Amino acid sequence: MTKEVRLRFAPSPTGPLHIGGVRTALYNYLFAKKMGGKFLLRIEDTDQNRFVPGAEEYIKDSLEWLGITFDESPWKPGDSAPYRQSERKASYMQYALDLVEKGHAYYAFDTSDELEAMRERLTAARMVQPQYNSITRTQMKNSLTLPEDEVKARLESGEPYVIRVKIPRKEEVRLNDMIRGWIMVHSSTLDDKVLMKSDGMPTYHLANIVDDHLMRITHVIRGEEWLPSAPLHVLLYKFFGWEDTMPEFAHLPLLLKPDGNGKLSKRDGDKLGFPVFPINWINQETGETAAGFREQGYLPDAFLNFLAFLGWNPGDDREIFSLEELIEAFSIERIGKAGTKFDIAKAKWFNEQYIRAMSTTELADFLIADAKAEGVEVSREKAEAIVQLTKDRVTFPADFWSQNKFILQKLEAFDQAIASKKWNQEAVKVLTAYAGELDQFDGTFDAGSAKSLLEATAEAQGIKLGKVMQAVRLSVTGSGVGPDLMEVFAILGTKEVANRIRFALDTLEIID
RNA sequence: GGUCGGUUCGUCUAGGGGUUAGGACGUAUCCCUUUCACGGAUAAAACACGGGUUCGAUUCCCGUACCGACUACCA
Repeated sequence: MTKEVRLRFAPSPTGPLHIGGVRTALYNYLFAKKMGGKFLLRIEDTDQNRFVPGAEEYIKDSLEWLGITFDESPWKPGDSAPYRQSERKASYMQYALDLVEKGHAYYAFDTSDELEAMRERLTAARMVQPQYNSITRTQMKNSLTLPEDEVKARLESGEPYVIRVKIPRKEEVRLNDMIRGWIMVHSSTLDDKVLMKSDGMPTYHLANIVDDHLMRITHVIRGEEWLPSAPLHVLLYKFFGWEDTMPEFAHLPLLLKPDGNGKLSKRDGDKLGFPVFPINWINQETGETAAGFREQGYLPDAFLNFLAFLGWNPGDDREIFSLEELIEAFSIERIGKAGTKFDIAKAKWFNEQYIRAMSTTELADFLIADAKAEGVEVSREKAEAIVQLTKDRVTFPADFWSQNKFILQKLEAFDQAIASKKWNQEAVKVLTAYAGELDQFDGTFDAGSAKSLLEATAEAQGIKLGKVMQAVRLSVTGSGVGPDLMEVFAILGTKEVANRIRFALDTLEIID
C-alpha cells in the first residue's frame, strides 16, 4: 500500500490572510484532493509578539467562504492533534535536545547586544556576511566555546539561552524542488539559525520540520520566500534521521504588485485600488477596515478560478473551472516559475462570467435584498424581469440595484448634458401624445406593443422616431444610456411610464 | 554586498531546435443595436541582451543586464 498523501496549510496568525496565502492554500488543497489525500490546517503561532487577535478566525472564515475545506484542523482535530503550535510547545524541546546530543545543535548565551556588536564588528571588517556561522561561532558565547561545566552552570542558573543548529562547514546541500528542479547550495553560505528561542518557543524552522514529520506530511507547497531556507530544512531532516520520510517541496512563484515592484503584501491594504484580502479585515487597533474581495462583490467560485490561474494553467484554452474541475485538472508540473503580477481587470472578467452563468432566480435574490436595504420592496417577478434584462451588463451582484434603481424608485435627476441637446419641440410633441396614448392603452403592454405604440404616435405627429429617441429615454430613465428602453417600459407599465413622461414635461426646459 | 530564484504581447500565459510564435484579459476599429453594454469580427502588441553549440536557436549552454526573494531569538 502506498503512503497516504497529506498536505498542510500552515499560516501564522499575524494578521489577515492575504491573497497570496489564499492561493497557496488553494494549490495545497487542489493537490491533496487530486491525489485523494488529506489536507490539514496548522496554525503556526510560535511568535507570541506578533500574535494578532482574530487572525485565526479570519483564516477560518476566509477559507470557508471559498469552500476550501480541511480534513483536520484546530476545529476538526484528527490523530495529529493539536493543530496549534502554541499547544504543541512542550514537544519541541526534546527534539532540539536530541539534536544537541547528536552534535547537530548547541546552546548559545549571547545577548542581543552581543549579537549586534558581532554584526557591527564584521561589517566594519568588511566581512561579506555578518552572520552566526561555522566561523564566527568560535568567538561567541556558546556550548562549543565555553567549558562544559560553565555551560552546565549557566543552564542551571536559569540564564536565558537559545539552541542553534550547527551547520557543517563544508557540505553540498541538494534539494529537488517539484517546480524548480535541483537546487544546490553550499553549507558555508548558511548560518546557524536559532531553533529554540529563549522564551522556550521553537522558531519556524524547528517547529515546521518537527510538525511536518509528526503529521506525516508528504508534500510541502509553499511560497518562494521559503526557498532560501529550504536547504536548512533538508539538513534538519537529515540530522533528525528523517530523510526517508522527508516531504517533497514545491516553491510557488510569488504574487507581485501590478507595478512590478516587489511582492504583494498585507500592508498593501487597498492602496493598490483593489483588495489584497479575501474578506474584510477590521484592524482592531486602528478600527480601519481593509477591503475584501467578498465584500466587493466577487463570487467565491469566480475568485477561486481567477486565483488558480495566477501561476498555473491547464495547458489548453479553457479558463472557466469549478473547484471540482480544478481538482481534476490540477498538476504541479503546470505551475510556472516566474512571479505573477496581479491584474484586477481579469478578476472582474471572471466575475462577469460567473454571474452570467447563474440563474435569474439566484441573481434576483441579490437585487431584492439590496433594494430592501434601501427601503424599496420589489416583487419577485419584477426583480427577475430586471435581472433577465441586465445580467450581461453587470460585474458585481450589487450592480443590479445600483444600475437599475432608476426603475424601482423615483427619478433623482435628469442628465442635463442630454437634456440640453435633445429636449426639443419635437420630442415634447411626441411625448405629450404618447402619454395620452398610454392612458388609453388596454392591451398587453410589453416591449413589442410599447414600441409599436410609440412608433405610431411619432408617425401621427409626422416626426421620425429616431430623432427623439434619446429624449424619450431621458424622460423615463433620466439618463442617456441603459438597457433596452422598451423592455424597461414593459417592466414599468403604462401608468408609470406616462407619469414619468409628464413629470419630465413639467420639469425640463425646452431648447431652441 | 552575498546566496538562491526568475525573465514570451501592457497583464495572465501556450509553445519549444525549423511555427505566419497560439489563446485569454485589457486597448482600438468595424458589425449588430433608434443609447450604452452584451455578442460577433478585425487590428495593434512579445521571445531582455551578448556570446557559443548547431545547417538552423525564442527554445540548449555560458555570461551580462534587469526583476524578485532571502540574508532576525518573524513566519
